Amino acid sequence: MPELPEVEVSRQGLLPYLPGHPLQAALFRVPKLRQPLSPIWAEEMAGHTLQGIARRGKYLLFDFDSQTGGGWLILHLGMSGSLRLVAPGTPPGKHDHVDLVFPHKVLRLKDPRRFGSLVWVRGPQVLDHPLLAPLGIEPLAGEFDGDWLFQATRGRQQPIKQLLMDAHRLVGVGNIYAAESLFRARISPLAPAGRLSRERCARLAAAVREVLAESIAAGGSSVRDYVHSDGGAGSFQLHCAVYGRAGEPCPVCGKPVKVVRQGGRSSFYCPRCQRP
DNA sequence: CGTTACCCCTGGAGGC
DNA sequence: TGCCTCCAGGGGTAAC
Repeated sequence: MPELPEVEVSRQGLLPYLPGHPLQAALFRVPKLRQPLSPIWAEEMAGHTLQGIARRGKYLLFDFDSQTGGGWLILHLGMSGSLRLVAPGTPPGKHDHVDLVFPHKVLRLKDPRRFGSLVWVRGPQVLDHPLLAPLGIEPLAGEFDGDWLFQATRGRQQPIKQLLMDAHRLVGVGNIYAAESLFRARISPLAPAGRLSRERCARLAAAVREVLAESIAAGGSSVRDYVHSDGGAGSFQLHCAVYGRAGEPCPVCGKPVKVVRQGGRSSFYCPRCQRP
């Protein structure tokens, strides 16, 4: 479910409710997600006040008094994770694996596939954690533009879609938004990255930023519903032009959308509009 | 160093 | 109705 827009919308949805409140308890109902969930973490976290929620790529970073003796809770939603705010005492449903209990609200993590990550890091530093340190640049920050993309692709024969999705270069662009960005930029996902012109790199970088920003904006308008309702990410998702639409007509030219496998993932594109 | 294969899991869709 | 296969928005690690 979650790509960068969903993670950012979740963050924005939590901000009005959680920072400033003390954590009463952390409940782990499964022994592990991607990593083991240590009961010691729950002990160390309890009693600390949430000072803020940051985001790095698709990771949410919960600041529990990190500068004054506490630490950071790193959360990644994986493929199927979602967050909800529920009233204290609400019984957990299936796959509700983690609760962060505040006095007025419970932040509940549901993750059927358990591909999510939850890690507690003591102390003030978090960005140097092994999960975060190797991450590439943020697509919505100033550093990411056509010039950056042009430089990053020089000498690379890797297909552009796979480079876009490489979190060690650029964070936050997953399978859906890679497909939609490439469609908007009229570039084939199969195009060798190093052969893209400066102009096409500029077009693609702009498309990535537009697609992500539009999706966040669309979600932002229904943020309250998102974290308070059934938590179904995707309800606010960008309307897809090509993703998941194999065989359907391209919205621009009408030619059927094609699907190919790249790096084990499905790539959807219009063979007429999107050129190598 | 670059690229691929596999793995972690559950659930939904579709074929038979 | 059941059983089977395939697929799914991610990413870390090992192997070539």
